[in-house]
Amino acid sequence: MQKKLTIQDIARLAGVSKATASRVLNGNPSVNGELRARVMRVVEEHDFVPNATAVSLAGGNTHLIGVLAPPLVWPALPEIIRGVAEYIEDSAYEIVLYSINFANAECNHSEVVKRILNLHLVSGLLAIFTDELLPQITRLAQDGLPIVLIDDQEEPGHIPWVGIDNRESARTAIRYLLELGHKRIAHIRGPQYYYWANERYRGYCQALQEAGIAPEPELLLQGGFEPLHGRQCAEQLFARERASWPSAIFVANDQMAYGVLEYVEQQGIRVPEDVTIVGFDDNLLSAYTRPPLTTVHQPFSEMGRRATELLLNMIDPQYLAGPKASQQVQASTEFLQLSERDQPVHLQLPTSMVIRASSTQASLSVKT
Amino acid sequence: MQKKLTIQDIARLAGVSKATASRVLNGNPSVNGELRARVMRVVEEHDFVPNATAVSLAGGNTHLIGVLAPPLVWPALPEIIRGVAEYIEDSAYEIVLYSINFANAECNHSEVVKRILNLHLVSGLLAIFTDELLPQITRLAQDGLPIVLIDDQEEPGHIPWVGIDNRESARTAIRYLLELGHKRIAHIRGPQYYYWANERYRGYCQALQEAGIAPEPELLLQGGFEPLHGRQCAEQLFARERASWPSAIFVANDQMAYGVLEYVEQQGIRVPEDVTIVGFDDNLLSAYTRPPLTTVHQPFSEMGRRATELLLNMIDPQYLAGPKASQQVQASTEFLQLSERDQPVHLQLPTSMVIRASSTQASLSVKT
DNA sequence: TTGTATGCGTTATCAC
DNA sequence: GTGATAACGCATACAA
Repeated sequence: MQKKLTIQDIARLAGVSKATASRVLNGNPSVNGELRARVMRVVEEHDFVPNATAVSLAGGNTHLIGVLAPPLVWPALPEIIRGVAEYIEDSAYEIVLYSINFANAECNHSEVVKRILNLHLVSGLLAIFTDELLPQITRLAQDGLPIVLIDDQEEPGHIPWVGIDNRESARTAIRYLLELGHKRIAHIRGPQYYYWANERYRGYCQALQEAGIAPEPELLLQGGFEPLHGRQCAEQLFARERASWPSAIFVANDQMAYGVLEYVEQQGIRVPEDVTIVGFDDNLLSAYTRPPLTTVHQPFSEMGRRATELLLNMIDPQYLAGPKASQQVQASTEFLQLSERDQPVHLQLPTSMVIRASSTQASLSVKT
Repeated sequence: MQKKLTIQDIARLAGVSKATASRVLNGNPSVNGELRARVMRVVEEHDFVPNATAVSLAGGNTHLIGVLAPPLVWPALPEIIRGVAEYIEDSAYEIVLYSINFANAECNHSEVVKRILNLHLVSGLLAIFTDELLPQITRLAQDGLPIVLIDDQEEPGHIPWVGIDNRESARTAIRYLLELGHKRIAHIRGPQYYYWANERYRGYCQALQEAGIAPEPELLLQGGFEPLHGRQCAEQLFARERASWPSAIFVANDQMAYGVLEYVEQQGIRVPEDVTIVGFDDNLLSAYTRPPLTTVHQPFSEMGRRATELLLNMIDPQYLAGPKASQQVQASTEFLQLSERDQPVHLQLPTSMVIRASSTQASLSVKT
């Protein structure tokens, strides 16, 4: 590999000390205009960029943020990371990807966390869908590592968190169905002990009650995550006599809704004529199911962006990226407001209903 | 952030010099067994891990590999990166993600490349689908940065490359259709100047000729990448009188095949009864289309794994990860064999035909 | 075999 | 304002 220039070389070529060269590179105002120009000329002439490793060691900030996440084949992840990458792109930071496969029981995932902490490689961590790792993440946070969480498996705690209002979003979805005239609305809920699942369930109940409808136990089914779970629940629902069928189903996530769609099509049950289906998440696929799925849109890439913004502000409150200066100030302010009130930072982003053919032929978009 | 222990502290606690402590940590055999044990005890007691930044600066290897890729919403990427991550997981390296959005014309992507080179942050680069950046990547390689390419947009050149045999794979696909008894096989090909598109086209022609069938110009359509392109080509194909319809279509990639499936379903043309569809890539979605798509499976995650293996061996030929020792040796050998013969390293992985309902009701898998 | 001393490329703290 | 010089935490050539 071609030997790279050091700041020493730049200094020599410009006829100054490396201290001065360093000052120029870091925009220190206390440098003579003429000297600054001279150094800058040499720098640009050679496309000089300071060695990242050395900067890290001396400056105490690696300008690296870790992104801890399950494999990217999880539906929402590419979107989230796109947001992260977009924000990082015009910052001075880079992304270190810690992709962790929970399905692989062989390896001890806590080793990964240990690596993150001990290596001191990253100056901050964005933890997405942490699953069983949350306790260790919490410990990292207590040790002082800046961490932002995108994960609504558990109720947000003291770690800065970016997400949505699951309950309110579910309530909006149900109210939409009520406005469509549905009375018998079933709910295939998510896993028992998951915060998001419980919240969406609560929103479902709340909306029904507000409409004077008592939630019927037989219209509530315990699902999970996957298409198969949705399919199984659908089998149960439609195994009964036709009169007791629901006219609409609110499925706790899109993945399960796919299973429902598959099953009802095979059974010749028409959507939305016989039954209306509404999902939650708005995965990229959901626009291409048959029929396309009406669902609650989660602003995944925006979540990634905002979480990154928050994280960079935690790592370095002084930090202002050029093109984003104003936004950064705003975010910083927002962040300070919350943390000054000694409240944990919880950023709740708005969701929106995406109306597709699984509920109607019309195509609208209703903001929450 | 909690003040971390340094190797100095460990040395003091173990009553040795930091040089010895360093030797123990790096498995240098020339250390007395008793001392080694003493140091190790202290190390484990404190969960000590050397500071990554300092190791990099002193050792000249950052143990970071860059992964340059388009946004992860590209269908094959999550799979490829899963392979990379799996291999990296039990290595001493980490992944730096350079996600680059070609669609965003605003920013100058060459800036990203400049960042990669100049910062000297990563010790190697895995470049996936480099699009317009290939010339700059090539320059990086010439400057001595270890680079492995996963990208068959252009014919593989002097940069180590991992991919598949597009021509042979296409040929196999067509032979499969011929065995099924098809005579009128159409081809929706990929973009004009793309290597993979040309190769797959050649494979198509070759297989036909071998069967004594002259490729008919009217059965060849110029497509692109996306579902819409596939759809448009399908429209053309089926706009003609029924007698001139193809009995099978070989679509150059799954994405376009989705568009074809969508169109024929809307037209009431049955698959596979009226027309058989075969794609290429085996994206994750392709098992869930209606009907599920028969296609050529690309071993994306394996490509990620092997590319990473190759890259680590280029960065550090001495490097042998514990659990992978044997494989590593093998890879290293393989790599040396090629490079010693002064041939550019091109690793061609086998593909396989995945038979699904778009071609038949039976479900088989035929290796290429 | 072990310890001492120097270098890695910066930033930051001093004097000047 | 500017230039020596000391960290930063580790690896390693060299001396012992």
